[in-house]
Amino acid sequence: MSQHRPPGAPERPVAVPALPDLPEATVARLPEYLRALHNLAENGHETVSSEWLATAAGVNSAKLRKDLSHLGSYGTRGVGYDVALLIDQIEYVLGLTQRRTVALVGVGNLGHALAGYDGFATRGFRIAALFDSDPVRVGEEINGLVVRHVDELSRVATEESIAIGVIATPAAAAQRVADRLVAGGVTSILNFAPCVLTVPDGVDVRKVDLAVELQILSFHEHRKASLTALPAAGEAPLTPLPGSLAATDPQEAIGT
Amino acid sequence: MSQHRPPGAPERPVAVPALPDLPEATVARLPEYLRALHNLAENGHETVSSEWLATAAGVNSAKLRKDLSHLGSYGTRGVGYDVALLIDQIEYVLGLTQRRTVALVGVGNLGHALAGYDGFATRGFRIAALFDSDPVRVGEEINGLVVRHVDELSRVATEESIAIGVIATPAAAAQRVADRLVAGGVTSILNFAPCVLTVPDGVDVRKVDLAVELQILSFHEHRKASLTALPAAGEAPLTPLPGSLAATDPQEAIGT
DNA sequence: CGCGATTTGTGCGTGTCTTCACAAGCGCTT
DNA sequence: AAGCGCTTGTGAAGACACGCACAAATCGCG
Repeated sequence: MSQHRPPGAPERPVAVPALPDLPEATVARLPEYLRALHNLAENGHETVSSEWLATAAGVNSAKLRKDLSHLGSYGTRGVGYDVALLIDQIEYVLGLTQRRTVALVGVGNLGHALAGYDGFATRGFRIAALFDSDPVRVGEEINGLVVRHVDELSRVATEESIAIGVIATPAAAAQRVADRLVAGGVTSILNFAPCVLTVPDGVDVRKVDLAVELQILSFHEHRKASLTALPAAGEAPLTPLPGSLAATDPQEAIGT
Repeated sequence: MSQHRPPGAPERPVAVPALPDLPEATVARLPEYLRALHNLAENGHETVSSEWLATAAGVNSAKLRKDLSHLGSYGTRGVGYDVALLIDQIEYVLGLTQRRTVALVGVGNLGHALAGYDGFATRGFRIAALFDSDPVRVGEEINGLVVRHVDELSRVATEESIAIGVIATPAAAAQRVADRLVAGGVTSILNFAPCVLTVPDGVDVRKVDLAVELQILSFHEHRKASLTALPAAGEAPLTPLPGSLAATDPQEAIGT
């Protein structure tokens, strides 16, 4: 993990105390709070109560307060939180005060969509390079960026100080791509390929698998169906399901 | 199927036991085990030890055993797990024995990619209908499916017994789409729009926000940078940070 | 038939996350 | 200035998840 932060660009050298080590669960929620706060700011709100912000972010208000308390107290009792201040705080903690460059590898079906997804740019990330191994795709221009061959990956990643690599290749290619990203100094990887990546210590990998999400939902569908099929049998079923008419699930198949 | 296990009576070994309520964390890992198992099956393996399967899935072996024990014991001590049997078990528990139909709403940048993503079909999900509100997109054919207008959503969802709705619209439209899905009897929603959905009890929502993933990675980048920048801040930094290469060593740190 | 090698299943200690409940603090009003 | 209503911040308890370590079970072999 070679830290290739250019020494000439120090981050916010002042104000904020040393970066606290937040619970992982808190970190995962901060972006959600941030999004809700931006909505509030656009609507002209200057302060917000924990109750309000919590519902906007879809969480319990006590949890929200505890989360925010981890970054130092920036609320005013009896009033709430200053929206603008809180935005600054969260953006600082998340490291969004400096725009991070992203390299996207694999410009297939999904990669193409990611390259054109404007949600990245609007939230502080700049896709700086695209890569693919297919010679047909190399050279193609997407959103003003030319697709380069994956052989250049390590070199370009180093040159452009890529902070985050996004892998949108087939599973078979993902590990090789990850190795090249690491070799290029990248220490954060977002993996869309359905496989487990092996990386050195100090490199963070997050995995997003769309089919996995569907499978988790499928489990809950299955469970709900089996609950309605077996009414009370010693165990109290949860709620009587208010509007569960629908008749979506005729009978759950049992065989293979 | 409405049989409930009578106390004392032995379970039918062939018929599947009553659906256990698994810990949520376990459910989230089962798809990963399933993927690894399919890989093993393709390579001709008939049994697998917990150690092997655990590394293939990127988890601790004790955790894997405990997860599997929740679905009833299907391993043989001294030998391991029967790959085919375990696949059947997990697929049953996840409700994948019956193919679930998916409706995809929003055929923009991301939605287009999802419609063409073959990872869904290969893992038991069939996209049965596409919807959009843009009249220009309505009528377009993608992968053999014609995009319908979102006004038809509720009706079609009911008619086609849609099990899962996928929302890939802008945030502003997502809640309206969710309402229509619910009205059409859909009880599971996968939401790609960056907003919180409000749904009745009994409806499950999972959210995937690509920008959030990047922001979480950004936090860790920030933390890593501040650690190397401020070596002595009262806390001892983790490892002395070995050289950047050392490509393949499975001492991996699981990023989740 | 018994023994050793192997691997599962799980009890238990530990740590993390969540939630409740309430004291402390702030501003507004009188 | 004092009181009051409102909201934050947090201690404590409960719920959940994790991983170790070991007993129980199974197979293969002599």
